[in-house]
Amino acid sequence: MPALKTTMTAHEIGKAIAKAIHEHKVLPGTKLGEDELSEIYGVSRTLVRSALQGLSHELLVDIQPNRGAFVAKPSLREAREIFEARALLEPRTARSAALRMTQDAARRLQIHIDDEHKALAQNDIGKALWLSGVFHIEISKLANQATIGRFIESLIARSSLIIALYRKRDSALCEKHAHHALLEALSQKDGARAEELMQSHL
Amino acid sequence: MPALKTTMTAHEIGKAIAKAIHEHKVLPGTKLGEDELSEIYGVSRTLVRSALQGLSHELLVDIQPNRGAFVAKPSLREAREIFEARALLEPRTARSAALRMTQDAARRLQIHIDDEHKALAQNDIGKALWLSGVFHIEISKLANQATIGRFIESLIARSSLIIALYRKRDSALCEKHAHHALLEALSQKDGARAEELMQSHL
DNA sequence: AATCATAAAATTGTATACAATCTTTGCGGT
DNA sequence: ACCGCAAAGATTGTATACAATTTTATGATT
Repeated sequence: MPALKTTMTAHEIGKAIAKAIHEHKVLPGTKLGEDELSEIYGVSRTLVRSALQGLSHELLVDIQPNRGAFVAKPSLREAREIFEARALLEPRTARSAALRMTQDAARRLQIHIDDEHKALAQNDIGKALWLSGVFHIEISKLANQATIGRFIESLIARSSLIIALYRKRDSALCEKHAHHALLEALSQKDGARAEELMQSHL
Repeated sequence: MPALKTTMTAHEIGKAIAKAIHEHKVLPGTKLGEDELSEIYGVSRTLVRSALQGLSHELLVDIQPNRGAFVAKPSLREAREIFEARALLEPRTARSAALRMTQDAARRLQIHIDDEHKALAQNDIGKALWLSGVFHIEISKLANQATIGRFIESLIARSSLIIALYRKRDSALCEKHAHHALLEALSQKDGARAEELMQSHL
């Protein structure tokens, strides 16, 4: 755990709330009361509001005027759009990432895969699901295209919500090898194969 | 001009500031002081801060801790990324838009083109440039893909900054016919041609 | 005159106080 | 019992007050 600082910044609070959402600690539709959060994080409502507004910009929470903030509940239509967008952006990004691959990056990605397996072993499905998302984000960062990378990050963040809402069964397990294969292709700087794997992965 | 309401919401203030940025009334790097803005819009700093934080999320303004908010100054690298991303997203979106084209939409787009010419006639280059951007945004909205549409909108908004920073000469005039041709292709529901025109346009 | 240290002013960051709005509760009528 | 309505309570929205930080101005020293 990180050292406890005297006070938290709005960004940190936002991150903390986002993490809770990603790990399915709070489910879509949950009300995020300002007083409640300000108590939890030991700050005034000012910072909580700032954090919530930030999250609403990322479409992770839905702020209803005069009614409060709720964990977003993407519609089926939005869900489809999000995965269409991912299918459009991520394969191409994986290809770029392959070309810029380094030893160090490969090691970092391997650690992510390990963490994911660890979480799965502890039956922490929520965390495993999110770490799986982080793996994708890391790849997009490697592509060295910050702009598209941010888009992908935002899409993956929302994917977390969609999985929480629409997942029928444990569809996470089948990805186990997919990520490993992807890492393989990336390590070999095989852009075409990385693109192809990502395409079928989504 | 819209009727003056007793008080403005944070969103409206953000929109107003964004408009000023888009129309090059305030140039990249300009400091946006909180007191200054709260005077202008007749609200407390609370709302101004909220608005500025929103704009910083869209990367239109850069908030430097304890130093204030400045109109963003995208680097050359960011500029390239933004136009690469547009080249990736917009042609495909134009194709989708063509398939969903209606009489009404065609009329609306024509009005936008007219407005653009009008602004140009009045030598209001800033406004013409922004209206040109709005034209692209309208097309992306027709595609009925809110997710990607938002990405495109954000990219176009930032393009405004890039033009303000890096434009050498009047490169806007050459677009005059491009938009007309694009509208033509869309009206005929010729997706392939719309995609192609958009591709070369960017 | 130039430079650094220091103090004053201005600006941003955070918390609190008050206003506006929504939600719940309890009562009276049908 | 079941609605409808009104008052109380709780929650969000906005403004103001105070704290922390940066910027500017001042003056002493070399």
